[in-house]
Amino acid sequence: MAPPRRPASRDRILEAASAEFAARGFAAAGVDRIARRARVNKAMIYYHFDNKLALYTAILREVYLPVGDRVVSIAACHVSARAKLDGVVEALVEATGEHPLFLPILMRELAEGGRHLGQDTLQLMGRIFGVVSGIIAEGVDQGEFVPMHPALAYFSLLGPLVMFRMSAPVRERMTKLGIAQLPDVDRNMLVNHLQATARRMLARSTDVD
Amino acid sequence: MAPPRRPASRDRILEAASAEFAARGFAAAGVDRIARRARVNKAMIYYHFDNKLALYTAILREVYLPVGDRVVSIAACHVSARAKLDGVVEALVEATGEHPLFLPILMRELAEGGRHLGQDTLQLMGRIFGVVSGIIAEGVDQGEFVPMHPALAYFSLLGPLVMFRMSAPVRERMTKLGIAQLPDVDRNMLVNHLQATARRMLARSTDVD
DNA sequence: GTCTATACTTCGATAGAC
DNA sequence: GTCTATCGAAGTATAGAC
Repeated sequence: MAPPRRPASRDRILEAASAEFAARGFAAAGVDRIARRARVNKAMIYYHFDNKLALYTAILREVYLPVGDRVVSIAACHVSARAKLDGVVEALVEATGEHPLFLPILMRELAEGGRHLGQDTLQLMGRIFGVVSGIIAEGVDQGEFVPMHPALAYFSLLGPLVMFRMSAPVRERMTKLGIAQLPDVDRNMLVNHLQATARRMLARSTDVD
Repeated sequence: MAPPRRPASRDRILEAASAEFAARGFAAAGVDRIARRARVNKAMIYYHFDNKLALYTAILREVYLPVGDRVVSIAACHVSARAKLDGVVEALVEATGEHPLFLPILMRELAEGGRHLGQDTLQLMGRIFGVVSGIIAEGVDQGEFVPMHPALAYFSLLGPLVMFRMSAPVRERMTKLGIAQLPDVDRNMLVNHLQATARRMLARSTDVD
């Protein structure tokens, strides 16, 4: 079965628009600039998409949908809650590594209160949050995890990853200027650190509190 | 002694500009809009500041300077590294609560790689990072903390706070739409959670790894 | 599907009167 | 210190030919 015919120009527009929205934000992103980057005429964009907001929404959907699917499939495994959480963390590291433009877009969106998020996009975001909350609740039921506010837990998982990735260019400049000396961090170090931090945060008991 | 005379219009501009940069980002922020918000003529802005970037830099300085001072004074206390870290966490919760416009501005700035950060601003940011790293190193020396990459540790402290605060409007919309049911989190819950998570992350030994 | 041309708006920044 | 008026560039979006 042949896949549905999707014109190459549409994909080029989506890619160019991701870069533009990531680099400059929704309001400052230029349809002209997107067109130039995609090697397409500006009118072409308005042929494929209703307006700038519809284009933006399409981009978010194309990232959230597959990541959500991946997380759902991890949660369906027959393993401990702890192992599921490790899997989710690794999947998020992977996803943010594969789509480096996504975090900048997301953080800008949060910065303006999610003004450009439609109800459908919120559902997509909420699904991932719901899966992670479910894994934690499962761990609590099985005596593995300590009960915890779902939003605090979720953003304590995500926050370190997001901030570390987003700060990369600034860290690099600081290192070059001699303001800080920072050893490199490879993917495995990052995954291990995030997994260990999450496990410690949720552990039922420790000797430090 | 009388404080140095600073015209009221300059402060109104700084305040209005913070709101505008937070809500729309640097490139999309309008000098016209800032002027309207500050109840000042646009030419007034160019009288007080060289250009849009100089205005932006002034705003960042006015936040980073006092927060940096506060963190430095906490690090100078004669208490354990653990207590210092608790103090820093509380100070950061306090600062982000007092200046709700600061995090949006910072996150947008990181999203574009710190393009608008001059060397002086980087120094201001690096000072806070350096102080926290110093506290952690001190804790390691005293056998309280486990050694850890400074950037991973720092952003694991900051990340949860940043993400939790930034996501507030989206969480609220999700709750209203029934996508998630999230109990309220007051300041003390937030501080306690962040302190406990930091302590667990840095604890020399636990039974979960 | 792809183009040119253009209508209309808003932008950052400046000149110059008071 | 504060204003009006304005310039030139760039913005979103559309009309209409091919």
